[in-house]
Amino acid sequence: MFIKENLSRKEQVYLHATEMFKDRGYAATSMRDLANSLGIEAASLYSHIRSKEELLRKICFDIAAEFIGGLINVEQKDIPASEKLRLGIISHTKVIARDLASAAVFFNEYRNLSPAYLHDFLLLRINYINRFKKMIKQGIADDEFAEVDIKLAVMTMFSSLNWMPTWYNHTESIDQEKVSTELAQMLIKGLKK
Amino acid sequence: MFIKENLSRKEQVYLHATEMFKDRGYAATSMRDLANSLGIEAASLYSHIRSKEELLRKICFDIAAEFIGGLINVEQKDIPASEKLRLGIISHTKVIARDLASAAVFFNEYRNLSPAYLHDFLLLRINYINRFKKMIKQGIADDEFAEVDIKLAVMTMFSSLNWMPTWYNHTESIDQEKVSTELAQMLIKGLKK
DNA sequence: CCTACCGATCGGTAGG
DNA sequence: CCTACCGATCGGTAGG
Repeated sequence: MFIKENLSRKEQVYLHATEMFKDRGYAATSMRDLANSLGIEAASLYSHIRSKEELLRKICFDIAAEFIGGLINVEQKDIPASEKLRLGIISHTKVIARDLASAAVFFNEYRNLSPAYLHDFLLLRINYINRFKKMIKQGIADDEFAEVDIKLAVMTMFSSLNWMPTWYNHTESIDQEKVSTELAQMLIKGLKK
Repeated sequence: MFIKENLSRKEQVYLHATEMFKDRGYAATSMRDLANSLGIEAASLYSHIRSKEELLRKICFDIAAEFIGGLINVEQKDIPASEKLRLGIISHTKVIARDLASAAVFFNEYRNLSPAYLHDFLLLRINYINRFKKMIKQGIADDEFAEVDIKLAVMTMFSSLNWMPTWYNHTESIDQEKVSTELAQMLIKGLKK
């Protein structure tokens, strides 16, 4: 990875750490690897951060906050359930597309958090999922959606969205706006009666 | 994990390794952890296996073979593209459901393979994906499916399927047959015109 | 399957 | 930001 000149050293550390955790996994990335990618010694990292886990923690909880923040905006609107779900999906994909590497770490590396933080993380996640479940339930109650299994539906939806960082590439043909809208459309069509 | 008495020691080693790689990740699972779960010393593992990576390799490539084998059966049938895709999805989910832990390792831990094996693995995977892409293309050409972006469609599909091991639980309410058919139905409905 | 190890590498600290 | 380390742990081997 190249080093961006306009970032503080601490920001550079986070940027490189996120990219490396995504590519190799948290456990398989050593602090020496990380230091090396920045052209410094491993010991020097500790004048910018407290520990390796601090890196993971910040990446995971910052993205969690973005997901929740985006959803709150959508929930307040007075619109049909299917439309709410569509906007919820778009909000979710936008958070992912804005920072693919952090999202990938969020989805795949959170289990490396120490028990106390892992606990908090899982609570945030279950809360977020439940709010999507609520939208789908509402859609079924209002006769907009077919009588699908709620858990299956919401998990299918999140699966489609959360695997995005592993295949979506900013430089490629499909642009982010199109991915968001097509994905939302395809998933909602799958739920409709 | 409990130890099943009717399995050979080698099979027990693989069973425990698969479960632990799934839960903690390959890099975060030490051979001492693995030995401990079997009630033996780490050094004793090496009378059953050659190396840690051999475990990962066998898990990943065995599942790859199952995926490909299942698809070949479907491809030979003379049926419409949408039906072929439906059976392809069902075959895929059945491989996953038959061994959730191995499938999870296949999807999330393959990147820990050493370069030479990683290369072969990625070739198998791209080949498999391309065969699904072909079915979707055929469906569009035959006017069965809407003019979706092929890459987006196939990635959405695999995402939905491949995240299954992380949320599907054999002991739970939804049975495997229902998951397979509902999932296939939802995804294909999302593609239709 | 065990004891007794091996060299390498890990995350991190002290002190400048 | 560096040099010089620390104790702990890693995957794995020798020899029984």
